[in-house]
Amino acid sequence: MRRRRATERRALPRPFFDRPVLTVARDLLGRTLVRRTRSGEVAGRIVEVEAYGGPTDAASHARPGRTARNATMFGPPGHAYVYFTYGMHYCLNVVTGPHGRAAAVLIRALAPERGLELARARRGGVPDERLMRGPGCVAQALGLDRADDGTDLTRGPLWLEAGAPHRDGRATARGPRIGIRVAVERRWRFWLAGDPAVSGSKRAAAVGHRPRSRPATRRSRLTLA
DNA sequence: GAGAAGATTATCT
DNA sequence: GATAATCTTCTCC
Repeated sequence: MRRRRATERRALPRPFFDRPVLTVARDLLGRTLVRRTRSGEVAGRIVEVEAYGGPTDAASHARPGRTARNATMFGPPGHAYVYFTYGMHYCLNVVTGPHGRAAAVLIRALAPERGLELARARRGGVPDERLMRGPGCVAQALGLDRADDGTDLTRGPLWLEAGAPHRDGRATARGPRIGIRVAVERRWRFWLAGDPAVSGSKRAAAVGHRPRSRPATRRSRLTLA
Protein backbone atom coordinates (compact mmCIF):
# COMPACT_ATOMS: atom_id res chain seq x y z
CA MET A 1 0.00 0.00 0.00
CA ARG A 2 2.68 2.40 1.07
CA ARG A 3 4.77 1.34 -1.88
CA ARG A 4 1.93 1.97 -4.29
CA ARG A 5 1.38 5.44 -2.92
CA ALA A 6 5.08 6.16 -3.37
CA THR A 7 4.85 5.04 -6.99
CA GLU A 8 1.94 7.34 -7.65
CA ARG A 9 3.82 10.25 -6.14
CA ARG A 10 6.59 9.67 -8.64
CA ALA A 11 4.45 10.92 -11.51
CA LEU A 12 3.98 14.57 -12.38
CA PRO A 13 0.48 15.62 -11.27
CA ARG A 14 -2.34 16.77 -13.53
CA PRO A 15 -1.87 20.54 -12.91
CA PHE A 16 1.56 20.32 -14.53
CA PHE A 17 -0.12 19.54 -17.85
CA ASP A 18 -3.05 21.91 -17.41
CA ARG A 19 -1.09 24.93 -18.61
CA PRO A 20 -0.44 26.60 -21.99
CA VAL A 21 1.27 24.26 -24.44
CA LEU A 22 4.42 26.37 -24.86
CA THR A 23 4.89 26.53 -21.09
CA VAL A 24 4.55 22.78 -20.74
CA ALA A 25 6.83 22.17 -23.73
CA ARG A 26 9.69 24.16 -22.21
CA ASP A 27 9.08 22.65 -18.79
CA LEU A 28 9.27 19.10 -20.10
CA LEU A 29 12.93 19.46 -21.06
CA GLY A 30 15.17 17.59 -18.66
CA ARG A 31 12.36 15.48 -17.21
CA THR A 32 12.42 11.70 -17.22
CA LEU A 33 9.84 9.75 -19.19
CA VAL A 34 9.28 6.17 -18.02
CA ARG A 35 7.60 3.27 -19.80
CA ARG A 36 6.94 0.02 -17.96
CA THR A 37 5.80 -3.21 -19.61
CA ARG A 38 6.00 -6.89 -18.78
CA SER A 39 9.33 -6.94 -20.57
CA GLY A 40 10.77 -4.33 -18.24
CA GLU A 41 11.24 -0.61 -17.84
CA VAL A 42 12.77 1.91 -20.24
CA ALA A 43 13.41 5.53 -19.25
CA GLY A 44 14.90 8.56 -20.93
CA ARG A 45 15.40 12.23 -20.23
CA ILE A 46 13.49 14.55 -22.58
CA VAL A 47 15.91 16.66 -24.59
CA GLU A 48 13.78 17.83 -27.52
CA VAL A 49 10.08 18.67 -27.98
CA GLU A 50 7.70 20.50 -30.30
CA ALA A 51 4.45 22.25 -29.40
CA TYR A 52 1.30 21.87 -31.49
CA GLY A 53 -2.21 23.14 -31.09
CA GLY A 54 -4.38 26.11 -30.42
CA PRO A 55 -6.98 27.50 -32.78
CA THR A 56 -4.49 29.14 -35.13
CA ASP A 57 -1.83 26.45 -35.57
CA ALA A 58 -2.22 25.20 -39.15
CA ALA A 59 0.34 22.43 -38.54
CA SER A 60 -1.62 20.84 -35.70
CA HIS A 61 -3.52 17.60 -36.20
CA ALA A 62 -6.37 19.27 -34.33
CA ARG A 63 -6.69 22.06 -36.88
CA PRO A 64 -9.41 20.37 -39.01
CA GLY A 65 -11.46 19.59 -35.92
CA ARG A 66 -12.07 16.52 -33.84
CA THR A 67 -11.76 13.13 -35.59
CA ALA A 68 -11.33 9.54 -34.43
CA ARG A 69 -7.58 9.90 -34.82
CA ASN A 70 -7.02 13.10 -32.86
CA ALA A 71 -9.79 12.73 -30.27
CA THR A 72 -7.29 12.38 -27.43
CA MET A 73 -5.96 15.87 -28.17
CA PHE A 74 -9.39 17.25 -27.38
CA GLY A 75 -9.56 15.40 -24.08
CA PRO A 76 -8.21 16.31 -20.65
CA PRO A 77 -4.53 17.24 -20.21
CA GLY A 78 -1.96 14.75 -18.95
CA HIS A 79 -2.78 11.99 -21.42
CA ALA A 80 -0.71 10.45 -24.21
CA TYR A 81 -1.70 11.13 -27.81
CA VAL A 82 -0.06 8.44 -29.94
CA TYR A 83 -0.57 8.48 -33.70
CA PHE A 84 0.67 6.44 -36.65
CA THR A 85 2.35 8.11 -39.59
CA TYR A 86 4.20 7.37 -42.84
CA GLY A 87 2.99 3.81 -42.73
CA MET A 88 5.54 2.69 -40.17
CA HIS A 89 6.13 5.13 -37.33
CA TYR A 90 4.33 6.00 -34.13
CA CYS A 91 4.80 9.38 -32.43
CA LEU A 92 4.17 10.26 -28.79
CA ASN A 93 2.58 13.51 -27.67
CA VAL A 94 1.69 14.87 -24.23
CA VAL A 95 -1.77 16.48 -24.19
CA THR A 96 -1.78 19.85 -22.44
CA GLY A 97 -4.53 22.01 -21.06
CA PRO A 98 -6.91 23.53 -20.87
CA HIS A 99 -9.44 20.77 -21.59
CA GLY A 100 -10.94 21.15 -25.06
CA ARG A 101 -8.17 23.37 -26.37
CA ALA A 102 -6.62 20.47 -28.33
CA ALA A 103 -2.93 21.13 -27.76
CA ALA A 104 -0.07 18.69 -27.35
CA VAL A 105 3.70 18.46 -27.09
CA LEU A 106 5.49 16.06 -29.44
CA ILE A 107 8.34 14.21 -27.74
CA ARG A 108 11.10 14.29 -30.38
CA ALA A 109 14.10 12.90 -28.53
CA LEU A 110 15.23 11.36 -25.24
CA ALA A 111 18.63 10.81 -23.71
CA PRO A 112 18.58 7.13 -22.64
CA GLU A 113 18.70 6.64 -18.88
CA ARG A 114 17.47 3.17 -17.91
CA GLY A 115 16.50 -0.06 -19.61
CA LEU A 116 19.03 0.28 -22.39
CA GLU A 117 19.10 -3.46 -23.07
CA LEU A 118 15.38 -3.53 -23.75
CA ALA A 119 15.56 -0.35 -25.83
CA ARG A 120 18.41 -1.80 -27.89
CA ALA A 121 16.41 -4.96 -28.52
CA ARG A 122 13.42 -2.94 -29.71
CA ARG A 123 15.56 -0.69 -31.92
CA GLY A 124 17.35 -3.52 -33.61
CA GLY A 125 20.87 -2.77 -32.54
CA VAL A 126 21.33 0.80 -33.69
CA PRO A 127 24.12 2.76 -31.95
CA ASP A 128 23.15 3.95 -28.46
CA GLU A 129 23.25 7.63 -29.45
CA ARG A 130 20.47 6.91 -31.94
CA LEU A 131 18.28 4.80 -29.64
CA MET A 132 15.77 7.58 -28.92
CA ARG A 133 16.70 10.34 -31.38
CA GLY A 134 13.67 11.31 -33.46
CA PRO A 135 9.97 10.90 -32.61
CA GLY A 136 9.59 7.56 -34.39
CA CYS A 137 12.65 6.21 -32.61
CA VAL A 138 11.33 7.35 -29.22
CA ALA A 139 8.09 5.42 -29.70
CA GLN A 140 9.93 2.34 -30.93
CA ALA A 141 12.41 2.33 -28.06
CA LEU A 142 9.58 2.68 -25.54
CA GLY A 143 7.46 0.04 -27.28
CA LEU A 144 4.54 2.38 -27.94
CA ASP A 145 1.79 1.95 -30.50
CA ARG A 146 -1.75 3.11 -31.15
CA ALA A 147 -2.99 1.00 -28.22
CA ASP A 148 -1.19 3.47 -25.93
CA ASP A 149 -3.20 6.40 -27.24
CA GLY A 150 -5.15 7.96 -24.38
CA THR A 151 -2.93 6.59 -21.60
CA ASP A 152 -3.15 8.66 -18.42
CA LEU A 153 0.37 9.94 -17.82
CA THR A 154 -0.30 10.66 -14.17
CA ARG A 155 -0.96 6.99 -13.40
CA GLY A 156 1.35 4.89 -15.57
CA PRO A 157 2.44 2.50 -17.04
CA LEU A 158 3.75 5.47 -18.99
CA TRP A 159 4.56 8.49 -16.86
CA LEU A 160 6.81 11.48 -16.23
CA GLU A 161 8.83 11.44 -13.03
CA ALA A 162 8.05 14.18 -10.55
CA GLY A 163 10.75 16.43 -9.15
CA ALA A 164 13.10 18.99 -10.60
CA PRO A 165 14.23 18.58 -14.23
CA HIS A 166 17.85 17.57 -14.88
CA ARG A 167 19.21 19.69 -17.70
CA ASP A 168 22.87 19.04 -17.13
CA GLY A 169 23.58 22.74 -17.12
CA ARG A 170 22.43 23.07 -20.72
CA ALA A 171 20.54 26.10 -21.98
CA THR A 172 17.13 25.80 -23.64
CA ALA A 173 17.29 26.48 -27.37
CA ARG A 174 14.34 27.39 -29.56
CA GLY A 175 13.67 27.20 -33.29
CA PRO A 176 11.27 26.21 -36.07
CA ARG A 177 9.56 22.85 -36.03
CA ILE A 178 10.82 20.01 -38.21
CA GLY A 179 9.05 18.11 -40.96
CA ILE A 180 6.08 20.39 -41.52
CA ARG A 181 5.15 22.53 -44.53
CA VAL A 182 2.76 25.00 -42.93
CA ALA A 183 3.19 27.39 -40.02
CA VAL A 184 6.95 27.01 -40.42
CA GLU A 185 7.48 30.53 -39.11
CA ARG A 186 6.53 29.46 -35.59
CA ARG A 187 9.51 28.73 -33.40
CA TRP A 188 7.77 26.07 -31.33
CA ARG A 189 10.59 23.53 -31.15
CA PHE A 190 12.59 23.46 -27.93
CA TRP A 191 15.70 21.47 -27.12
CA LEU A 192 18.64 21.32 -24.72
CA ALA A 193 21.48 23.08 -26.51
CA GLY A 194 24.38 20.82 -27.39
CA ASP A 195 22.84 17.59 -26.18
CA PRO A 196 23.99 14.75 -28.46
CA ALA A 197 20.59 13.06 -28.29
CA VAL A 198 18.81 15.95 -30.05
CA SER A 199 17.46 15.06 -33.51
CA GLY A 200 17.49 17.07 -36.72
CA SER A 201 20.31 18.41 -38.83
CA LYS A 202 22.68 21.20 -37.85
CA ARG A 203 20.77 23.29 -40.34
CA ALA A 204 17.53 22.71 -38.43
CA ALA A 205 19.16 24.19 -35.35
CA ALA A 206 20.11 27.36 -37.18
CA VAL A 207 17.85 30.36 -36.93
CA GLY A 208 15.62 30.89 -39.91
CA HIS A 209 16.04 27.45 -41.47
CA ARG A 210 13.38 26.31 -43.87
CA PRO A 211 12.41 22.68 -44.28
CA ARG A 212 13.22 21.11 -47.60
CA SER A 213 10.44 20.82 -50.12
CA ARG A 214 8.32 17.75 -49.62
CA PRO A 215 9.59 14.77 -51.59
CA ALA A 216 7.19 13.45 -54.18
CA THR A 217 5.21 10.45 -53.05
CA ARG A 218 4.87 7.39 -55.23
CA ARG A 219 1.39 8.43 -56.21
CA SER A 220 2.21 12.06 -56.86
CA ARG A 221 5.19 10.97 -58.93
CA LEU A 222 2.89 8.87 -61.04
CA THR A 223 0.57 11.81 -61.37
CA LEU A 224 3.42 14.04 -62.41
CA ALA A 225 4.75 11.53 -64.92
C1' DG B 1 -14.52 3.83 -53.03
C1' DA B 2 -10.48 6.24 -54.82
C1' DG B 3 -6.94 9.41 -54.31
C1' DA B 4 -3.74 12.15 -51.66
C1' DA B 5 -1.05 13.42 -47.81
C1' DG B 6 1.65 12.58 -43.87
C1' DA B 7 4.53 16.10 -36.84
C1' DT B 8 9.58 9.81 -40.23
C1' DT B 9 13.60 7.17 -40.87
C1' DA B 10 17.30 4.70 -43.12
C1' DT B 11 20.13 4.36 -46.91
C1' DC B 12 22.38 5.65 -50.99
C1' DT B 13 25.01 8.92 -53.98
C1' DG C 1 20.51 16.04 -50.70
C1' DA C 2 17.46 12.58 -52.76
C1' DT C 3 14.53 8.83 -52.29
C1' DA C 4 12.22 4.44 -50.98
C1' DA C 5 9.47 2.11 -47.61
C1' DT C 6 4.71 1.61 -45.97
C1' DC C 7 -0.28 2.20 -44.49
C1' DT C 8 -3.58 4.92 -41.78
C1' DT C 9 -6.51 8.70 -42.06
C1' DC C 10 -9.06 12.02 -44.26
C1' DT C 11 -11.32 14.35 -48.15
C1' DC C 12 -13.85 14.34 -52.16
C1' DC C 13 -16.99 12.50 -55.60
